[in-house]
Order: sequence, then structure tokens, then C-alpha cells
Amino acid sequence: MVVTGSTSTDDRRTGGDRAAGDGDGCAASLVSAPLSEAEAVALARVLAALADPVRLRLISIVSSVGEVCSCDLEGPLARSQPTVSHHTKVLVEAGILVGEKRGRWTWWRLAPGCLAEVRRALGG
Amino acid sequence: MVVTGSTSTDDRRTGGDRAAGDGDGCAASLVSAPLSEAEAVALARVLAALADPVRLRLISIVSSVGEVCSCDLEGPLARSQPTVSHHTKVLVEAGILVGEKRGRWTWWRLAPGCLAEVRRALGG
DNA sequence: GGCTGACATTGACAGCTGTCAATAGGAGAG
DNA sequence: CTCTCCTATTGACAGCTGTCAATGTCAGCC
Repeated sequence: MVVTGSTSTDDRRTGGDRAAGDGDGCAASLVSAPLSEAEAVALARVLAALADPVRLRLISIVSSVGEVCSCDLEGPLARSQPTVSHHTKVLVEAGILVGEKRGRWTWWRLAPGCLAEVRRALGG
Repeated sequence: MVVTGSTSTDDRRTGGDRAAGDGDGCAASLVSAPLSEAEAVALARVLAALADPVRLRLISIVSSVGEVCSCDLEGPLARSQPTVSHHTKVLVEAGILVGEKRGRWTWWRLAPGCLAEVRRALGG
């Protein structure tokens, strides 16, 4: 079972560019023209999910390894198990992380294309 | 370094001190290898400054116009003058915005290269 | 000098956020 | 079924954040 934030589409490593979070936002670039209120709210939601040192390190760990289960995060992040679970949930709801339950473990990997979408919204 | 860094351009800024992500931080990419604690804190600080709808719209306005004074922000942002002043201060302390006092007005523009640095840290 | 206009600062308040202890849920092993 | 392990949820708490009214500060104009 794949646990995603919004739609539960089982995208098994499809290269499609999916928008983060709600899907509508993140389409406009920050530097081209003034953002609408809705665009700003949508982009701010993803950035807020990224704006935490623990979550940034979590993302970097997942990114470097490719796939990680929660028990492998608790140690490197130096946070309790509920706190790690909380951070993974925040990242999933922001569309940044994707979790898949296999047996008793939950394996986490990055949502493909999400960070690239954020970079593009920031003027890339 | 993600802050202004006093490049060769005459980006003089008067008033206020900024000490955001100085030092080593913001130099590593999120996706290449696990971030250190200091790198994560520094990057999170800049991202937290970006993670607000009002500030994102403020940045987009400044970016599209090139240079604006505070009185031109109060209306489009639909916020009171102290609130606008608060947001500009947060962005300056994060090294994203640069303010220059000319006469009675303060003119704001984007710190050159800062957003590009953030994009790069996000894996660009 | 006093006045006016443009920002900055302070104080207060509600709402959000990161953290952990305690607890619950659920899958595999025996 | 029971027991154990991994993960998710709940409850509580401290700290941070966005907002505005009130006030302060400083430069230019009379």
C-alpha cells in the first residue's frame, strides 16, 4: 500500500511530474510575475514543510540512500519515534515524501519531481 | 553562503544587521549527501523566511517591479504598515531582501543570487 | 523651532509547531 | 491465540509566529 498525501494513485516510480500537495499551486514562478493569493498559499505550504532542520536532514538521508524505513531514521535524526513519525507525516501531506508499507516496516522515498517543482517555483 | 555577501555590485544596505546562514551553511545540496546539523539549520532558516504567503507575494512583487518602497507594498499585500515592516525585516535577516534608505523612503530589492542559492541547495 | 510623512519598534494576543510520554494498532513469529 | 516488534496516534506543554493598535524615530518641509 502506498501512502501518499492527497491522491492515492499508485505511482510506482512513474516519471510523471506531479504537483506537490493540492496540485493546483506550485505552477507559477516566484520571479516572473506577482503571485496570486492561492499560489502563494500553496507554495508556502510546501516550503513550510521543508523549513525544519530535522525534516531537511530526513530528506537528505532518504535522498542519499534511496529508500529508508523509519527505524533507520530515529538514530541519525536523534529524535524519538513519535517525533520521527510526525515529521514523515508532515512531509507526506506536503507531497514531498512517499511511504510504502512492506510487512511490518514502512519504507520512505522522495516523491519524484516534487523538489524540482519547488525549485522551478523559486525561479529556476 | 546564501546571504548577500557584498558582491562587487553596489548593493549597499543601511540599517539593521543580518546574521542568517553565515559560515558553512547552505553550501551543501540536499540530495547529494546527508546534511550536517548546521547545514540543515542554516537552510531551514532561509526556507522558514520564504514559507509565508505574504512574504512570497512580497518577493514576487519586488522581483517583478525591481525596486519598491514600503508604502507600495501595504496596499497589494493587504496588511498593516507594522506587519509589512515585520515581513521585510524577516526577509532582510534571512538575506533574501535588501533595503536602502533614500530620503524618507526605504527601497527594497532582492538580494542577488540568494534565491538561486536556495534552488541549488534544494538539488538544482 | 514645530509639523508632517514614512518606517521601525513595542506590547499583546491567538494560532501554530516541535517535542516527548503514554497509548493504540497491526503484522509477523512462536 | 499470544507475544513481540514497528509504526501511528493522542495529549500535553513550551516556544515560536503573524497580526494589529499604539508609540517611537528620523528626515524633510513650513
